[in-house]
Amino acid sequence: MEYFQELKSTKIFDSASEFDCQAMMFCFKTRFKTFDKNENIVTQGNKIEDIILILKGGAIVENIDILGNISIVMQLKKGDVYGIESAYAGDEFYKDSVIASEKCLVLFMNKHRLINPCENKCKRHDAVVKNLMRLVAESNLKLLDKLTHLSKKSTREKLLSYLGLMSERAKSDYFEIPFNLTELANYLSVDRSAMTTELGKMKKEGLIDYDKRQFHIFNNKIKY
Amino acid sequence: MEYFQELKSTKIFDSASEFDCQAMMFCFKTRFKTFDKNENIVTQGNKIEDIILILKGGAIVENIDILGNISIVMQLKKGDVYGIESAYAGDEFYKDSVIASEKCLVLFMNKHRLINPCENKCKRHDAVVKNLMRLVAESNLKLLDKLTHLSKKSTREKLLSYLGLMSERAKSDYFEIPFNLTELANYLSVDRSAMTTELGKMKKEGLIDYDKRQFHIFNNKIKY
DNA sequence: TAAAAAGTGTTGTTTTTACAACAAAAATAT
DNA sequence: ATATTTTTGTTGTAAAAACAACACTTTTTA
Repeated sequence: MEYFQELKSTKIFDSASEFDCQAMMFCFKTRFKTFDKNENIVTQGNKIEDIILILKGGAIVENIDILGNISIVMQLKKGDVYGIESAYAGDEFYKDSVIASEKCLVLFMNKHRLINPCENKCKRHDAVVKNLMRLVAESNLKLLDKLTHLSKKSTREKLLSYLGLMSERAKSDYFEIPFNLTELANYLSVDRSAMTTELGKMKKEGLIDYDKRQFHIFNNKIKY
Repeated sequence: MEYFQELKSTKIFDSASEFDCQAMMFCFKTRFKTFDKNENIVTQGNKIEDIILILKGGAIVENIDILGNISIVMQLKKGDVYGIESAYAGDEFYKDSVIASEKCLVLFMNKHRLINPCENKCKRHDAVVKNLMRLVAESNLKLLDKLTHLSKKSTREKLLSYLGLMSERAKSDYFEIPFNLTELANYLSVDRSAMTTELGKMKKEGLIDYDKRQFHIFNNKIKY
């Protein structure tokens, strides 16, 4: 079966057998399609027919609001799914456009077949739904974390909220962050240079120490 | 059956029959419990055994970070569920505490029974899972909206992002928001008085008009 | 209906941030 | 190894926000 290797290594098909994958491909009325860089995979405002799964390459999710402002909602990479929340929430139209940021291979799965109970009794359908649920649940938790940081008013508070969480996750005062500083500023929605300045101050005040992505937070020095 | 009226009016049990509810109560190993104001329903750091559903009253979800800062993550009201994302994401411990903000009635449902396929073949188990998925999906979309607003840097941009979306939803330049101004400032994480000032400026500049919760946005006047 | 509470609008001051422009260091590509 | 690009650090200035304090209005409660 074509693309079986790509399929089984995704979180949602999660090591399913080739036979089971084949059955699901039929059940979900899937089709594979490749896109070149900058091609639209999904177009904002179009009717939601499919949930998409990125099998190779990457894409960005872009939204245009009523005022015409374009914003990047998120990035999709291998294994990521788009459209599942809207599908379950009962939305009729795609909220965003998905645009290939490089050459990529995409699996389209029929929305109705996916979210409704399987009539074909295809063995792993339930497992896929559970995997999807986990994906959405994880996404939810990530968004909540980000919201916690962004709802702080000052850059310093945002940084401490983020670094504190990272430290907590690492169960250590020493930890590495998954961003470079430019990306971190972007993630926290603050000006990069202002953030660097603030990090510098915090270092000088002895609250934190850092080098590149390596951080050391002096939790004891941070007043409650 | 006790509390059947409360159960069937929730989104997750969604008009299930009394018989089906009864079966699910057994299947999910549920128990009902009432709490007085300020009592802990769930305690941060404790092992996740149950998913909770608020049947009467309301509660707040509160988080204490590693630095000791307490923040209100969200509010729960009748019909709301807590713990489902963490359960599906495989977390072991509750991320937050849930505290009754008034006298309330809570349903505890066993996490494992709920998220794993039903062995009792109880008729509506799948439907409940689908309803849960819709809940989580909707929550996801709400969080994404809020993030869109919060990631704008200025108060004006935050307001326009929010009001623009509300207008889009209402399919009209005239719409009513579900917050009073104090709540809106809180939602957008900006200072209330600064927000009022900004709203005043925008009104003076002819971008918007408003009275209490009634807004009129002049989309044509907003430059792209 | 009176009193209390909640919500809204305004102002001035202080603090913080965004922004722009640039320099230097580090990483990557050729 | 050298050139190019990316990342990081610094500064000054202008703009914006937070904060605090208060007056006024509306809504809720007793």
